[in-house]
Amino acid sequence: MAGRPVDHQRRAELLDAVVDYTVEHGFSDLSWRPVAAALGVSTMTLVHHFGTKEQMLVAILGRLRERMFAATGDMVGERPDLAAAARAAWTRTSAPERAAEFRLFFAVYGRALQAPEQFAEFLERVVADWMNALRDAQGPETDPATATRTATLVIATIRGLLLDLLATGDRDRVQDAAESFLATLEHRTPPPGAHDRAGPPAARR
Amino acid sequence: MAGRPVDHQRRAELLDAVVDYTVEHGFSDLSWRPVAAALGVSTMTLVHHFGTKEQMLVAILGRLRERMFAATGDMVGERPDLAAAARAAWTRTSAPERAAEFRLFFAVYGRALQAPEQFAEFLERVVADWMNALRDAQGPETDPATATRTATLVIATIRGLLLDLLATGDRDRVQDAAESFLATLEHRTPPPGAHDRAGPPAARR
DNA sequence: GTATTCTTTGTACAGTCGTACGGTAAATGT
DNA sequence: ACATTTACCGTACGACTGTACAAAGAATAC
Repeated sequence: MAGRPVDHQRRAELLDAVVDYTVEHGFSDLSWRPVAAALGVSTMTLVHHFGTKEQMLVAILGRLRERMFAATGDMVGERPDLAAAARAAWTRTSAPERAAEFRLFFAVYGRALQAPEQFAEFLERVVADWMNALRDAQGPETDPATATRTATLVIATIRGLLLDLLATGDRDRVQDAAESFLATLEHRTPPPGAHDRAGPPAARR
Repeated sequence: MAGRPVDHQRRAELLDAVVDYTVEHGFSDLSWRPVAAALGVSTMTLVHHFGTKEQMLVAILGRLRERMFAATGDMVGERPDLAAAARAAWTRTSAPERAAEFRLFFAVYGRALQAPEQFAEFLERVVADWMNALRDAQGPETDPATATRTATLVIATIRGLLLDLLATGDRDRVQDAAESFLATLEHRTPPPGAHDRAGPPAARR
């Protein structure tokens, strides 16, 4: 009754190779034929496994997120406090060997901003994923509004510094600014008038 | 000897119209024919005025920078201190009516990161322009290293917050975080161990 | 063995792309 | 009037795009 079984592993292999290609060769003018040629397969093989080009783009973004979150995101959640989580995030994201991945990340980000309906899932998750991780890192005793505010700032600052680093390559200057920012998280004092109970956290747990 | 004179104004009109179109319709799949159709001119008219497509992209980026700097950059230089300059910059850049321009800005940014040689000028200026303005805003009495560090952080934070705002549209949350950041600039206290002479600046001049 | 389903590939087609070529109308200098 | 240069446009060509169609080889169930 059943013929040849579907080879899910083959698709996963191809997808990983396609993501590799996209990280290296860019995202804006991606097309079937050059990718297929680079992978040493026929164009139609890719079409068979991914359907349409838009479906392949969706698959690429999903796999890319998996990779990047595996390299950075999970590390953040295990940290005892926000300052350590932010430092871990910055260390991971600014590592030179991840530069190509983040160039692709920002290329997708920019394109998503101009085609929101096509990249709706990306736009929904691009902030929310990190937001959850960074709010969790602040523990339940932190005021929710403060936690959200701080998480928003950490995400924004890290991504802004990354944009600078990738554009200028001036690692010394950017790293210096990052250290300054991380220091403000580590020696946190509530601004005048704020009712923020979070002092420098003693290591919980 | 000389025939019909070159109509520079006509080119400027077309360029402005093309930039308008690009801001609205995006940058990734820009091509002669749809633009020409939207402007009500022939494809060859655009080719005649801009040469090749790459030259038109260069012209678009240049005009876009002029526009954005006219709307934000010059305001920053006239401010008496960094906090006021940063607040002015944030107010201008986060204004809803400029959202489309900044979506295009980040789309170009992302693409430039993946084609550095083609967008070399953009990458050189995208940080340096603001950096100069924000260092000037801190006055000559600020330690140069501190001024650079602070300017880097202001640029990064504003752009990171803009990325968040454009992706999520959550203006309340982002504005709250921005206020928190701007407050740290206004009530600046040197972090422990730093030799930073810059207190809250009394209005110079 | 046969039947069935998946994998891979080649070919082909309609569409869009940038732009080279050629020609006409308009504006200048002599 | 004339020559010259620009402004604008239509046509055309080769390259590339996504993908529909068809066919061959491989792996399963019976």
